[in-house]
Amino acid sequence: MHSHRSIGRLSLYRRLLYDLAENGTDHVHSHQLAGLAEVTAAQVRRDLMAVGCSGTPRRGYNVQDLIESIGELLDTPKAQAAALIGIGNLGRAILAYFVGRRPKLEIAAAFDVNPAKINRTIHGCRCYAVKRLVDVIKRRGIKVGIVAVPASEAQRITEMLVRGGVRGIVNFAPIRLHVPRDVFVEDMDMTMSLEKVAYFARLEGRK
Amino acid sequence: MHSHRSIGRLSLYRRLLYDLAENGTDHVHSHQLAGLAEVTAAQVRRDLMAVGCSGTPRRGYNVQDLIESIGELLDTPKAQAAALIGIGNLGRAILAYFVGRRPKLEIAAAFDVNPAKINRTIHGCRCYAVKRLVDVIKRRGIKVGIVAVPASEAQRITEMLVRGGVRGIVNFAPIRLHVPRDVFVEDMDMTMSLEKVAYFARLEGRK
DNA sequence: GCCTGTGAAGCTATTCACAGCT
DNA sequence: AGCTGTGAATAGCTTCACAGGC
Repeated sequence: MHSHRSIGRLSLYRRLLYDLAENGTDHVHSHQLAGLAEVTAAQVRRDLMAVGCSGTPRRGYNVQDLIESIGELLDTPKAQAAALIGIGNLGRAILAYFVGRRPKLEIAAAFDVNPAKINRTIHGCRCYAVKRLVDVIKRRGIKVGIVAVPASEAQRITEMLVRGGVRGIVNFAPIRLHVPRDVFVEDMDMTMSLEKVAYFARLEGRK
Repeated sequence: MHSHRSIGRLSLYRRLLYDLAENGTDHVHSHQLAGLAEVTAAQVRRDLMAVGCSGTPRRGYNVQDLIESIGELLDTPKAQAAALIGIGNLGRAILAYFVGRRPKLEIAAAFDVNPAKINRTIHGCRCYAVKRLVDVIKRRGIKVGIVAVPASEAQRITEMLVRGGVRGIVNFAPIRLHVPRDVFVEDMDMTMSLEKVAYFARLEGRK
């Protein structure tokens, strides 16, 4: 029903809608949202159709209604917890980034092998030893993992996450993780992105 | 000719091939590379066809030849320089991540508004004040920018990058940048990824 | 026999274009 | 008059399937 891509865009629309709501906007047209999101108006309308939220011709879509409808789709009824593995430079950046950002989705536990980081609290997040990973996420029912460890460790950590019952992973390691087919992986591969951008940056004046 | 997606995969294949070469592997079959990259063998063959590198039935592809052919496509003859804007948690993580990683593609200059960070050298990278951004990237001919500033600053920084002649941007800010059509933007939107993973993580046992 | 290279088929995602509403 | 909702058309990407080579 909801495609990979459209879910991503809905997440984006919601953030744009929060901004609009803050500025006191109460209605928005598909072409306005499209402009903000850098997609076409038809795309916006199709995506919004999928959340079962309809606008009125002339006035457009009600901002609050949209936020609520998208929330019903993207959010769980009660808050969802994620585990972060790897509290290096990148891990700390991710923690700082998400702390208090989404009420329905928070990083509830962090893991590292470095004893100096264990049993501390960073950005309000409790840190554990990696060897307790499987136990802790099982006990706390954590279903989402964020892998921010070096490439050499990433597959081993992934297997621990899967053993602990995780069903979705955001992967920052520059390799492809091997997981059972029912575990969803989203890669955030900086190396790939930078090389891709470098490639397209030198293909002059097209498109 | 070369699609957005296939360029990304070629970057991945190359890294996998480096690993294979290090382990002394000299030939590889499409299905082996496919297994490592988590794609189909047909996909690998099609991508490799695009770089004009052919394998031999029975023995597969020569690892060194492939690395070289992919390099000819992805790399510029002389090294390409990138500018990083924002030396916070995330910026430092990105610097640490790329330092000395790719010989043909390096972060050559970093920018921040915080005076404490200016005129220092972090991970071998010179730091400048943001107000010098346009000048410095123009003078040094930098064509790739990495945006790692807060969302509220990202569009302003982007406009400076474009004014400075940048043609490709990796964007870590959780908004969509507005750029002229001939500037390529790759979004690394952590919020989107995490929400997407959280969504698919709770759709049990499918696919 | 097993692998590559590739035309053709199949799928998925996006855009077009217009009927219907206000 | 201008916007939404949506069937139909298009474009883009992936897989199938098999001919050709070793």
